[in-house]
Amino acid sequence: MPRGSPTTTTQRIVDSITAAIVERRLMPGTKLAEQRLADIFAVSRTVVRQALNQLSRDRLVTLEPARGAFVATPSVEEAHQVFELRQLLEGAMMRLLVARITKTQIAELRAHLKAEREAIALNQVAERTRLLAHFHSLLARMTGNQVLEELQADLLSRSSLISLMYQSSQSAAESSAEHTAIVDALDKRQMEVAVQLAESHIEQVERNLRLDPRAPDLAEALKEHV
Amino acid sequence: MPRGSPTTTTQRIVDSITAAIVERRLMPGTKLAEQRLADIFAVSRTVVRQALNQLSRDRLVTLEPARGAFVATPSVEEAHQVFELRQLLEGAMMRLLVARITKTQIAELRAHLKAEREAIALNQVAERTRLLAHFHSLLARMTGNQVLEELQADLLSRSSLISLMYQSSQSAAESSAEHTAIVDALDKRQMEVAVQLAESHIEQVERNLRLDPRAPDLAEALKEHV
DNA sequence: GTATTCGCATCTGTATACAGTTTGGATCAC
DNA sequence: GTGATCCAAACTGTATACAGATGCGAATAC
Repeated sequence: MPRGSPTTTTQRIVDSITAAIVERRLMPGTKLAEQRLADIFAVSRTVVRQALNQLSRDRLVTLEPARGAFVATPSVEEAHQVFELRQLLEGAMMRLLVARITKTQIAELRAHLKAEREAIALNQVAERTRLLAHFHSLLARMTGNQVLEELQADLLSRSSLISLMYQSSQSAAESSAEHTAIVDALDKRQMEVAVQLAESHIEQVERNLRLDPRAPDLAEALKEHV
Repeated sequence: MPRGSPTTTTQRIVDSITAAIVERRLMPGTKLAEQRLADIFAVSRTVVRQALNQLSRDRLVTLEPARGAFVATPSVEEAHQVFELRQLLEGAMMRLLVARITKTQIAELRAHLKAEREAIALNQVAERTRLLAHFHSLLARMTGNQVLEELQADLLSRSSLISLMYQSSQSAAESSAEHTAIVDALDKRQMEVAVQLAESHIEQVERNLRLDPRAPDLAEALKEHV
C-alpha cells in the first residue's frame, strides 16, 4: 500500500483542499492561513501544517518562509514543463498499453468515452471537466504500474491548477474526439498511431491554454513585492 | 523555485536521512524513532515529524499508524514498477535530448564518463556508485525540464534503496560502457539507437538485481506479523 | 514447562504555549 | 498633503505537554 494509509485526519484535509483547488473554489495565490483552516476543520494548527506540507510537495501549494501557504501560481515555464513531461509519459504509456491492454479494459474505456459525450451533450461543465481528466487517469491505471499511476495523478492535479490559471479555450467535444481516436488506435494495436495521437493530444491541450506571459507574470510580480 | 526553499531545518534532516539511506548506513526496515532523531539533530519532535513525512512521500520511509517510521522495504513488485517507469522515462528523455542536446553538454557527459572509468579503475566503490547514478541525473538535467529532473531524482533515490535491498550483481565497468554507448548515440543524433540503448540499459540494471521473491517477501511477512 | 493475561514503560498523535518575524496602519515629520 | 517611521496585531516556526495506543515482560494459571 504505497499510497498513504486509509483516512487519517491529515489526509482528509489534504483531499479537501485539493478538491477545493481543482474545483476552482480556491483561486491561485489565495492565502491559506493556518489558524483559519484549523478552525474550519476543527483541528489544531499542527495537523493543518502537516496537510500544507503535503500539498506543497504536490506543488498545489507554495510555502513562503515566515509568510505562510498560498495556492500555487505555476509559472508559464513550469506549465510548459508539466505538459512536456505528460507528453513524454503518455506517449510511453501507449507503447506499454498497446502490448498489454485487454478487451475488458478497452470496453471500460469505451464506456468512459460514452460518459464523456453525454456530459458534453448535456453541457454539464464540472462533470465533463472531471471526466476529460479522468480519461488520463484510467490510461495510467491500465498500465498496471502503480508508481506510474501515482505520478500521473500528481501531474493531473498540477495540470488542473494550470488549466484554471491559464484558462483553456479548448472545446470539450474536440478533446473527447481525440480520446476516442486514441482508444481506437489502442484497440487496433496500432502502436505508432496511438503514440502519435496521445502526444499530439497533450500538445493540443497545452496549445489551447492562454500561456500569455504578460498577465500571469504581472500577477506574480505583484505577489512578490506587495 | 519549485524545489523547497534553500536550507530549512527540516530539509537538512531530510537530506541527512536520505544520504544515510542511500549510503547504506540505514538498512531497510530500520525503525526511525522520533525522539531519538530529535536528540541526534538537537531539535524537537515536531521538526523530525515533518522530515519523516517528507521522506514518506519520497517513499524512502514508510509510516505505520501509531507504530512509527521505518526505512522503506520496497517490494519486488514496486521495484519492478520503478524500473519500468525509469525505462519509459529515460527512453523518452533520449528523444528529447537527441533534438536539443548541445556540444557543450556532450563534452560534460564525456568528462563524466571519464570520471566513472577512473573511479572504477581505482576501485573506489562508493564514488563509482555515486557517479553511475549521477549519470542519469545529468541526462535529466540536460533536458532543461526541471519537473522531469525532480521526478528523476525521486526515482533515482528509490532505485538506490532498491539496489541495496536486492543486491546488484552488475559489473560497474559494464554499466559505464553502456553509458558511453548512450553518449555516443546522442552525439551522433541517432535517436532510435539512443532510445534502444537507454531502455536496454535500465532493463539490464533491473535484471542484475536479486529480485528473488522469497527472501524479501519473508522479511516483509516477518515485519507484518511480529 | 507452556501459554495466556495483565500492567507498565515507551512511543505516537494532537493540542497548546511561546518566541520571532512579518504586515498593516497610525503617527509624526516635513 | 505626502512620505517615512514606528508600533501593535497577527501569523509562522518551534518546543513542550498531554492523551491514547502499542508492545514487551512479568506473573499467573494450567
